[in-house]
Amino acid sequence: MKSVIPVTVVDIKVACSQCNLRELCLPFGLDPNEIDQLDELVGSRRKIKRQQHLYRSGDNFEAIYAIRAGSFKTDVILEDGRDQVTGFQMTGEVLGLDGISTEHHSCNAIALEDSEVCVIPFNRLEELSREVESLQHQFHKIMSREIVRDHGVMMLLGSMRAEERLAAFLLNMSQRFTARGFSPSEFHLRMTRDEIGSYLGLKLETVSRAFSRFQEEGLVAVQQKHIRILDTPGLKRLLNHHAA
Amino acid sequence: MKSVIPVTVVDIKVACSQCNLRELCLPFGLDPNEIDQLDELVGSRRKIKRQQHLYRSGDNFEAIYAIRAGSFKTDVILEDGRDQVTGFQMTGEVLGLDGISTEHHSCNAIALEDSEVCVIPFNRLEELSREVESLQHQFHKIMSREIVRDHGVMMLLGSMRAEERLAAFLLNMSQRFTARGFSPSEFHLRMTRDEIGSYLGLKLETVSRAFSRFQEEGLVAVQQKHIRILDTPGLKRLLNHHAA
DNA sequence: AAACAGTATTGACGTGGATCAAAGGGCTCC
DNA sequence: GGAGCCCTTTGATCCACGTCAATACTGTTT
Repeated sequence: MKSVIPVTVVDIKVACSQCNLRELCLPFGLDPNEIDQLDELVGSRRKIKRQQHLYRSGDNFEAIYAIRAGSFKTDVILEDGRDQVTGFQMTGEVLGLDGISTEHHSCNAIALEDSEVCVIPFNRLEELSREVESLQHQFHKIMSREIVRDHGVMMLLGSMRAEERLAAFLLNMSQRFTARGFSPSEFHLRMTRDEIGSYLGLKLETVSRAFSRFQEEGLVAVQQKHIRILDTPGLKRLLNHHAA
Repeated sequence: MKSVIPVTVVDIKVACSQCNLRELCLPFGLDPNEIDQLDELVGSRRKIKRQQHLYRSGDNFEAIYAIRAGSFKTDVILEDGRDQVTGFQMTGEVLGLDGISTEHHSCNAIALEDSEVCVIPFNRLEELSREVESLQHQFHKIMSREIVRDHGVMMLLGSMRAEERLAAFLLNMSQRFTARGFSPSEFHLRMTRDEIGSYLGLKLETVSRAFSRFQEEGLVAVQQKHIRILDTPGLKRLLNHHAA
């Protein structure tokens, strides 16, 4: 898999103003002059290899991270060893917001593939967002969006059946790939069935069976991690027409 | 029930600086001078009767709300009618953060008893938090805390059994009552079994049975909505010693 | 004080997803 | 390019919780 990832030349500083993710990321809504100020703040970039931690639960919180390339999962681990994936993050999305509240991270962030993040020192971000109104507002929107997303996951975990959960997951992935200029109907999942299951509150076998069922019904074509969505309206119908 | 709520004299302006909730609320960490500035911003107070909405999903977002008296639930409703309680909020906690991301609220906030909130116009809050560093930071902490809380709920919904969920819920309520100067072991729940069930991803019958089981085992004394916790360590044991 | 409606408890039974188990396939790493 | 391991699929069985149903309680209304 490593060989599929195009090599990024780190030495060349890729400024926010040049970044093709700026419409999805923190710079959204800033004017060119403001983006330059943000650029100065984004001190460094960090490469994280597949399966490595960007941060761990308990680590001191110092920065938030914008994903420049690759993807991550976040998870929470209980004392007795049980763990739960709380989210999957793609390029342009921000990681680390959980750490603000206690100055320590409360979850783990792990790369699903070789990845790269922009490090945004948090005290400097607060400083700049006191000066730049649009940055302040965009940051608040990003935090709020995370809260809204979490509510959606609660809905999913609390009141949907297994196949509904998987349908919602696939539609969500499709929508996020689309926003990044990729195909809405064909994509490659970077996480395992076990990780999907953990996120959806299901066992990996149940996820696998649901995929098989979707395939039988002609909703998707599944080949391991390659997904082709054949019937988007069909998947949406699964979600809304709850036969209860 | 209405008659139990002490009458609050609205005409007397209760400033943040005088409010006994300030340690739990937005003013936390501000110096007296800064609190005065916050006071000017908190334009008005609003009384919400039991079962009434503070805001509805879809409403324009203009302000966040700090609970001065009473308590609320928030819920999300799907097109097909299914709904899910996403949280219960007590005095000093902040409502409405979900609205920042799209300028529209994405959930409903409903009073569980006759309640009162402080209305904090959001654009003015952003304005002031550009000037007052400690306010900015406290606000960010509050948003982050909500994200961390949501992750805990995901953990609960995704990987705990019914009795573990209820134990976690009771311990959480106990801890929050304690923080407000009430008894850690004896309190009155303002929500129904159905609402608890919705929050915990369980049916009301399952909640009721779990309560009965806890009672049989001497963990709690339950009398309708009156709860007396008899064995806190026992409840905690239920959570951590997962017999899987 | 009686009547009501909403809330709670408890029992009997059904089922969706978990668990246990085994085999096959595809990555990854050397 | 091959060996090993992790990941995935599929089947058989089990059980926790949901569903359906009946009864009882509590606080509110009149």
